[in-house]
Amino acid sequence: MVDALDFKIIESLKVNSRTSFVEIGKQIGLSPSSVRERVQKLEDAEVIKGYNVKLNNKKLGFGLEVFIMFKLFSGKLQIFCDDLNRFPEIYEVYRITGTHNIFMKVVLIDQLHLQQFIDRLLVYGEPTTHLILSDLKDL
Amino acid sequence: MVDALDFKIIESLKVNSRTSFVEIGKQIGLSPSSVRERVQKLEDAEVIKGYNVKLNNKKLGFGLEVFIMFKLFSGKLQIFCDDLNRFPEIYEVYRITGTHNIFMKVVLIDQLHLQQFIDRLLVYGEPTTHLILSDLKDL
DNA sequence: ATTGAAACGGCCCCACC
DNA sequence: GGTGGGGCCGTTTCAAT
Repeated sequence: MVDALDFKIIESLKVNSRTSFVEIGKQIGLSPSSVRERVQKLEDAEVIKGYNVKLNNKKLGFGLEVFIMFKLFSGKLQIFCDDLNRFPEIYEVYRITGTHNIFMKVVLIDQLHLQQFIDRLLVYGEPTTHLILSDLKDL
Repeated sequence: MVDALDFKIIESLKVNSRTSFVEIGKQIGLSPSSVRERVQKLEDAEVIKGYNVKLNNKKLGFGLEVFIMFKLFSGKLQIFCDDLNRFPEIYEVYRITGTHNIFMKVVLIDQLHLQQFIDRLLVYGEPTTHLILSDLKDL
């Protein structure tokens, strides 16, 4: 279903998702048309779910990034999911195993913003906050 | 430094980082040249750090995604950072506040692979594993 | 900092293998 | 499933503002 060439294409897109099909073709020895066709198929099969930009949030005025381990109150999962779009601060959110059954990555302006954000979360459950100090991949 | 137009460009790239400069220009009422120049400056200023592809790891044969909260042994931070590139399974890794001072997202093939991975981590510290059950943004 | 124009290169479709 | 070509569209550069 996904062969070695597809993997190479994906590797190339991992490095830089804006890489042109011509460039990818050169790297893996395939014509641009073929690369395009394979990428199209990977998108159709939802192996590729989208293309993201990696930002420096600090430089955009969002100086605080935190992880929140969240213990949902019983029966609150559905309403929490429904309300998710009211929290633009939530960048990623997953259900996980453990007593804290929700994990989220949250991007905030400052500590006041964090405080207000946590206050809004308290309706749904019990948050435990971890500040992100540094990205070890950036060092 | 980063003005309203830059924000609009970034919003557009957040939705799809492969969006062409022509298309972005149409959306925000700017010529392709100007969009390109602004993106170039955002890249140079490292506001934009890169362009990623969002993958369905399950469909690529990596059926297990986990978060690991990691309590580094005293004095092991430097060597752990130096050895990071020996763990291709580690997708993201951050220093965080709390007794578990490292957080990582790890992509694995199966439970056996997880077991082997954790065994290799034990040199550096004490891991606590949380399986990712679902991405709530996907629902 | 933005623009339009021109040259270049990539994308896309389709016919063919 | 891969290729090659023609037309179209996007990108890049640059002079002008």
